[in-house]
Amino acid sequence: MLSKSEENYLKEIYALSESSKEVVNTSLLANKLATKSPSVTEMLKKLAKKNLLKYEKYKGVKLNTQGKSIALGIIRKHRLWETFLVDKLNFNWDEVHVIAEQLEHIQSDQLTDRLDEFLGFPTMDPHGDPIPNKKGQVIKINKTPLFNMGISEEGVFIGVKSSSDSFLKYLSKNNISIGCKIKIISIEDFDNSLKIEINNLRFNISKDVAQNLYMEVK
Amino acid sequence: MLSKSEENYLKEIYALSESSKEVVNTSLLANKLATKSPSVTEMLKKLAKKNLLKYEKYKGVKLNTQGKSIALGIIRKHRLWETFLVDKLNFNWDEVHVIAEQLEHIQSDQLTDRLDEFLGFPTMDPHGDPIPNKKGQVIKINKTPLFNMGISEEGVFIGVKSSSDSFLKYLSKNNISIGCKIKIISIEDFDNSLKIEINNLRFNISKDVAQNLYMEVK
DNA sequence: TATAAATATTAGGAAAGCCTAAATAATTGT
DNA sequence: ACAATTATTTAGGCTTTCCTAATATTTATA
Repeated sequence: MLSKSEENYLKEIYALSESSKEVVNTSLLANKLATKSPSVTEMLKKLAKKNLLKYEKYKGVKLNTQGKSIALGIIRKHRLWETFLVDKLNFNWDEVHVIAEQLEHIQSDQLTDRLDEFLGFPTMDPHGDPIPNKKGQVIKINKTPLFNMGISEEGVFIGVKSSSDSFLKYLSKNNISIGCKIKIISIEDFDNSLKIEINNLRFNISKDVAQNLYMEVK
Repeated sequence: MLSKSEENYLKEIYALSESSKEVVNTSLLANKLATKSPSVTEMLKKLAKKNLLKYEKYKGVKLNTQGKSIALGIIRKHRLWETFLVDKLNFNWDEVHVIAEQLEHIQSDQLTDRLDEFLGFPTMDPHGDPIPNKKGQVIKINKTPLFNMGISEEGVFIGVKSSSDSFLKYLSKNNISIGCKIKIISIEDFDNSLKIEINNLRFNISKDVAQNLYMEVK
């Protein structure tokens, strides 16, 4: 049985190796986990001894099969709980992350699986992130940042890249929610801001925002 | 913010002071918390310094208003989660305690209150124990152990004293569930075992069992 | 009531997870 | 290529929560 701290390390290593490079380095981890690098080094040694990852001094770290499977299990729980909070308890999608960070460490496979069933075996969480199934399999969706689409192209908003509080609040405020159709009207040369159309309503969003909206283009 | 360990101490002190005497002693606590007495002494000092209880060396411990309120909050969460697990996720009542011991430490008043609402503001958990409301108020039910009832008296089974795994399993096996009517037919002089009637079905239960069934007699 | 038994506390230490400061390795710029 | 910079690790300490062994207090008993 792993500690909460160990679980958080595995989860973060997994997330970083997915988003950036294969091999994760110490300082990035320290930064993400709001801790200092000596603590990271120490923990990496420990997790390596437990055979959950491959760690080479000064060379970074990479989860092995077992470590990855545990990380996926935690992510599965996190996203199922987020779904529960939004679907059943009527939380807003920008309120659930912090609570799910606690709930993801509850240890009971039976609970996880029954929650999954109770929610109707969802494949996406409220932020559009895929929920790994019981076997740790993740549905790979074909998503493009809105920013990569062309003028007059249209797509469906299916997920966010950043789940930061401020970004999610921004989206709520502007009525941009998962599932809505967005069309690019024009792109401003100067600052790369975009004019978009949602429900026949046109407005501008910054490049920053456009890079954090994942779209599905048919 | 209190640690999980601190919360467990408060919860256990509260439970013991309710069931047995006002003032709780060190070794009983150590026993219940599966720890050793020096650890208890140490923690009591700490909680006393935090002004959650009154502790006098060699004299035992007693929660003050604040400590009691925190304890009730944890019990509230525990029993709400148990209710959730049984009502919504279809767990059996003998499976939920261990999981609820984890869930009771999740820190989010908003979550607790929304869960409460989602469950329809229940007043009893699956074991017949009262669920404190948001203000920490507990409905006091008038319950008597079945063993204290007289011959040919009838009552409704409304809760258990012991929530031990083996006892709950025993009840399930014998179809004794919360809400069912039980009548005492006779009492055996020799071992104090009882012949009871449920749904026109008569069978024997031991004194031990009868002492752990809480009844409501009209 | 003096002493034995039971109970509680103190003393000192361990593991986990964090920290700062110092040392070492890797990378980068010229 | 090698000095300067940056990243990483080692060394040593701190806090929390637990432990065992030793000591002190209370309670029970002769």
